[in-house]
Amino acid sequence: MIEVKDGIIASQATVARYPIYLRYLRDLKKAGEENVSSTRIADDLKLNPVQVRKDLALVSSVSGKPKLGFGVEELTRDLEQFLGCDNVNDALLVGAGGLGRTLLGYEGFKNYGLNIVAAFDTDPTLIGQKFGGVPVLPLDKLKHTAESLGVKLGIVTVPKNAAQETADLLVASGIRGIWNFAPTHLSLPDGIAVKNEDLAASLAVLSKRLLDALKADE
Amino acid sequence: MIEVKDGIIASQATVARYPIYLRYLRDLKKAGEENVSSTRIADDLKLNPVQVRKDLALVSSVSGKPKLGFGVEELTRDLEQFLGCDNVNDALLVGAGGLGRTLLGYEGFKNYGLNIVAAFDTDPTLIGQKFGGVPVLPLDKLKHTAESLGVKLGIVTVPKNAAQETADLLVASGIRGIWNFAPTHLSLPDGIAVKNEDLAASLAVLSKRLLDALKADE
DNA sequence: CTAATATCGATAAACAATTATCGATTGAAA
DNA sequence: TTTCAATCGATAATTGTTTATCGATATTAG
Repeated sequence: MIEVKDGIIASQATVARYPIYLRYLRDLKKAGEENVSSTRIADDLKLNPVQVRKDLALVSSVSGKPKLGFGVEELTRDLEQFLGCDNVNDALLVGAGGLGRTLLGYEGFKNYGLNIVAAFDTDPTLIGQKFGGVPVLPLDKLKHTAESLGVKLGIVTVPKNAAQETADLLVASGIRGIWNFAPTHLSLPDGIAVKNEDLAASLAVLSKRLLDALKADE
Repeated sequence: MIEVKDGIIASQATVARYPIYLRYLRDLKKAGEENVSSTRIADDLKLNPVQVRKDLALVSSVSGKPKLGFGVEELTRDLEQFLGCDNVNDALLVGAGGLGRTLLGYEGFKNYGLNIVAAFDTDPTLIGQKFGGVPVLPLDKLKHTAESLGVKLGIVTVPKNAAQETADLLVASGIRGIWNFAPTHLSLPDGIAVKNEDLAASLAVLSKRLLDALKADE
């Protein structure tokens, strides 16, 4: 459970839906739509309309009108505010290998309030280079950088065997949230928020569902 | 809900935990451990021991022994079998940009039964090259390749605005499962399994949790 | 050999998430 | 103006997931 505001709490699954709503609403706005009903959102996003209304009611004061639906403009604004797209989150990235550089080059983060201020690596051939405008610094500068900038979020894109020590270093540098792309489980003290980006888990879910879908043919 | 075998079904969340167990057990085996208790697994992975036992009982016939726990070897074998690490899943990848190439170069997939047989792109400078041993072919070869090899799984790593048409092409080529890395929602017919790898959603969850953690300090 | 204890598996309870139902309200059409 | 249909918000029912409890069992220590 995650607190969203004023003691209101939402599940992790719910929170994960908000960026999806936001993306959808931004597209609608671009298409010139002014209103949208929960029914339509649910249809397009393959969700339940009641769930959509509940989700939206949690984070927005916008009240839908019968027969019309919700105002796209206001809803977008509330979602953006909730997701903190305005008050940007600074982050550090450790591991400027393939995946790290891909993330550094991903423009999309800006739309969701993430700002990677520096990357770190041990490879001397990478240090000094810039990717997506972000400089790669030597690993021993991490602690100082994190502390002086007050960065609280770290992204781990190092190989598996370096992941735990990287995480430890981040924690020792005052980082409180870790986005882990390394395929391993991190042991961390309480009070550190971790999100594992686990491709193996995703793949497992997909391939089991695929199996189901193929079975249904028979 | 996902059917796992013989009418036994498990939730998506449960299925997503299996690769985590597997990774953990493989590490244990490498460390020379022969037995492990549900209690210990739960401690290390921050789960509930009862949940661990339930999860394992669903996919494994291995029976744990009081005071000793489960045999690491047998449990690993059962998990591998369940996850289909032996009967490999062939896949096609569309979009050999930064993220696509990162995935092509990711060795880890082999450990989880994924085998990317070909990549496709429209960029003539990429066509003919190989990344991670996988050749990049022109997009108009996709349908023929998919059909002749009988591939059922497609990975979408194209830019947002090309994602829907890519997905349509995949479906038209007989693909039944899509792993979508493009930051957009795909409209697809029933019977197609989709897994969205949504970085924005992950980020939202993490940054809300981070906020909670920071609030708890005050 | 016996007692103590860690662990198991099964069942039950608590908790959380999703979906269905219903009266009220609004805008559009007859 | 009156009726109709779409939609809302709230509440209730359902479903699913996680956690707690309990008797049984096997290993270890005395």
